[in-house]
Amino acid sequence: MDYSVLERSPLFTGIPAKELRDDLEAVPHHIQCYEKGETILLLMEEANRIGIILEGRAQAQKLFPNGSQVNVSVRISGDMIGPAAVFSKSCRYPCDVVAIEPCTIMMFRRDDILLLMQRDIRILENFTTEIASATYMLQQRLELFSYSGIAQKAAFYLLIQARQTGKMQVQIPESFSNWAMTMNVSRPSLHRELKKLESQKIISYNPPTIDILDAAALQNVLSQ
Amino acid sequence: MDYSVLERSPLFTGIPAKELRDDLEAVPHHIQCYEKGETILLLMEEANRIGIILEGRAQAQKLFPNGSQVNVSVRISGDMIGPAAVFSKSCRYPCDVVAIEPCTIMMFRRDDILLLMQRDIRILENFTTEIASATYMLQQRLELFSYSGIAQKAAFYLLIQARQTGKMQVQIPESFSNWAMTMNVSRPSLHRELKKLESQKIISYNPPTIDILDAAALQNVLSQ
DNA sequence: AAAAATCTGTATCCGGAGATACATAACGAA
DNA sequence: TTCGTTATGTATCTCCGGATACAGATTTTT
Repeated sequence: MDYSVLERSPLFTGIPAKELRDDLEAVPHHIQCYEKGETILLLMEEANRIGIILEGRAQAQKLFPNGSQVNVSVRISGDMIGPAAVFSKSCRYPCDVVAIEPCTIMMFRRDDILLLMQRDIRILENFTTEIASATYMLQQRLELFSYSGIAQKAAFYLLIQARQTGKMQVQIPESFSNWAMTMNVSRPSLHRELKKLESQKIISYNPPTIDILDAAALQNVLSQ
Repeated sequence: MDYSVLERSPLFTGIPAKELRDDLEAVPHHIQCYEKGETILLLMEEANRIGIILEGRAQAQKLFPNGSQVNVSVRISGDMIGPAAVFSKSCRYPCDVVAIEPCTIMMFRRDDILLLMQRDIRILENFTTEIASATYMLQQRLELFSYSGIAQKAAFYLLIQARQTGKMQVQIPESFSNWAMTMNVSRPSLHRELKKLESQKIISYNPPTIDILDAAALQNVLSQ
């Protein structure tokens, strides 16, 4: 069993491998594998499990009655899935979590996570920090969705990304279509607007990356 | 000092008044008053304070460079403001929190909240539950925003509200304009669509309440 | 009570974004 | 390689929703 992923995971960060091993031996859990495309957590299902991704990537997504789809966030190796739902009052998963690559997940039942948190206060702290950060991410998401124009949404996305990475070169996540889905806009429209921004020399679109040529101008786009 | 609000507040629920009194005497905090319209927490400010509303109501809101405004949520007496931001990695408030009525707020500094949580594990649990529920609310908000049509947004809002209260009669929050802002649509457009739904005998619009006449039909609106 | 400010109902106009369609390109599997 | 599938680039059309304007209505202020 490889503990390096766990040691670096948000939930167990700061916990020496030795102690971590003891914790995991004392607390029931099991490993589960999912193929690409398989649903790991199902919308509205009773939220009684928390997962930690050991391998692969998964995506939280919402499907709509009319067939469209919105991506909420991509979770990578080390990330937790479903932590907030389990402790929320509703106790239901608020969206599907689907494997976008073959995934290996370490699953804990709700009560066992509680056990884990009682054993080590640091795990509880990490857990709290993690949901708190998820809230922040969702707030940011809401802000993105609040912009009515596509150019504004793209600009906001790019500026956030650039700020977080410190680079003026932004990678398009996953695929272009996927990106459109995370911004809740149609793919052709997004493409049209990017080309428009490119023609204004504000960005340069070289899939799968985008270069911000004029950050100030991009910032200005937000106020239009 | 009236402890009844605190006893019923999400953070202190389940804690006997006597213990609560001890906790509060041991942990520094102060009371602060805000007039209607005053900003309690400022966007992007360093998140080092958590508030509990003792009296009045406040609103989390986002202002945009172009002048428009989106309301995130209304916090009432007993609610916490700013809990997630304080423990998120960014450590910044993700939006403004503004008093929509004269407010009395009990303020804790970040470190003092930690103290409080160390004194009583139940407070820590309550705190975690609270942020978890906030996450759920945000997810729901994101879902609302994801619907592209105004009729869909309204239908989603009404159905959620009806489900939560168990009544087919939904109160419009605050004011009509305010409602439009929480759904991120323009007021005239929202009005137009509500009238349309009324003409289809799906709802009945009697400000400041809306009656759902045909829940099944309203549900169907979502898939259009 | 008068005046000011705010909130509501409603019409008109216009731009922008979605839907659709299709050609090309990249990718995967047989 | 070749075929089938899936992603991308791009044009065209349509319509939904935002902006604006303004007249009542309601609330607040002085």
